Amino acid sequence: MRSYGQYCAVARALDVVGDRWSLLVVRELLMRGACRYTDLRHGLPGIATNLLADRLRDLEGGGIVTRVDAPPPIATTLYELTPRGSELAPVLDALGIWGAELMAQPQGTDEFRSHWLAFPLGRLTDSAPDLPPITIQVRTGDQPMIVETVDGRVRARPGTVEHPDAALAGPPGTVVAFLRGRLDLAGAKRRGLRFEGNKAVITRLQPARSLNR
Amino acid sequence: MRSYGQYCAVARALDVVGDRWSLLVVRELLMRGACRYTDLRHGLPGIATNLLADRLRDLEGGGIVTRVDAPPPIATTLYELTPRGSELAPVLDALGIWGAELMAQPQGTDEFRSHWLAFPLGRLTDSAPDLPPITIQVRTGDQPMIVETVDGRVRARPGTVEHPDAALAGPPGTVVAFLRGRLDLAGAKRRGLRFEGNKAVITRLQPARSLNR
DNA sequence: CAGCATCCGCTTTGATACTG
DNA sequence: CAGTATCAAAGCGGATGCTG
Repeated sequence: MRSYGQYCAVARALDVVGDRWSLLVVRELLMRGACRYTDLRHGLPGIATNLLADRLRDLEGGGIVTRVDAPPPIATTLYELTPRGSELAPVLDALGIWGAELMAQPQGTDEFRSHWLAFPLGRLTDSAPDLPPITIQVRTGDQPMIVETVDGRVRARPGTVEHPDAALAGPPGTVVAFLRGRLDLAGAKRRGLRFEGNKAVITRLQPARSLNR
Repeated sequence: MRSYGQYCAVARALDVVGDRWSLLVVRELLMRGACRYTDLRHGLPGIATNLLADRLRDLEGGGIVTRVDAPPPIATTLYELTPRGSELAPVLDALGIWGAELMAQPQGTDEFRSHWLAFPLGRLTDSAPDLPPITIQVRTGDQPMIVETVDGRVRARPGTVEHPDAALAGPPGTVVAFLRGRLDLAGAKRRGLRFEGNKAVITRLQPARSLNR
């Protein structure tokens, strides 16, 4: 990216990560950890392959990403955030919180990937952390996800589980709105939610306090 | 900006403010409040005038900026953030904190505007808020600034004051590093700082705790 | 002068095809 | 799988011109 040429912290930050797609590459690596090139392409629907290669080079040059040659059985290069790259998490968080308002507009033709759930759901907390942890099976998007509470926090990770406390499926917007408490069960079902299991565990999930300023 | 077409809060946010210059326009309006077109141009050195007009249209369409027809004596249109636009402050904060690391590299040919001081200095707090407030006259960049403590917080605003507790001048990087406690007086003087007044008041300025995550 | 709009050369992006 | 190559279209930067 062409530098803004301004002696200002915001402008200098954007000199490094202000290019189109750059912050979304960081999003992928933050949410999924080390990724192969193909994984990144899959998590960034719409990106041209040459642009992904360009951005990875740029981000590597900017000290955000490192290339790791993974030994067998992976036997390919992995891309991973550097510590400096991981420090972008608050930027992505702030953008995600601001952009959450825009998720009310329906999905339309937008692409969706299940692992993107980690962002909105990671803002939730378990209001009863002393009770046994919750495990919820969520099926929306390209792969099944497990949403679970750990030490009062909520995590989402790919996978399936034998006997979840609840199992959800349906359109991503409905699933997220329901888990975040923005839709009650009846309203969510009207918007396509399929629900099985213990309704009470959902109410344990509560939005985290907002970022300070 | 062309939409990323992803049902993800970060991508949707970037659909609105991810264009080149967009977040810097927001920076200007956040730091200076309502601005005339010409003020924005001055605060955004390097922007092409048609691009500024474009961005203002885009941001208006995105609900970030409003156009206000100010009555005489101003008698021109002012641009101002909407409440929704002001909610971008945490995003700019996070970017500014991340980008602060990049300010160690010297200014070089980068442009500088005095009002950009509000960002790095706004992260400082007054460690002795019960003592009388501090007033510091700072001369660096295009206009004199007053740095003062109000209720334990530090503010920077344009202006001059009769009898400040201290008066500083020199290159912007040196002034900021000194005020943030990253350079001591001797080191700062070696890097071009000119200082008059009470050295003790500077030590009352302390970095705020970082954003939570 | 403030507030744009137009034009033009250049760079970046996006889509597709191709290669080790 | 992990990219590179190619090319048309869009976006950007700079200069300049127009209007109240």
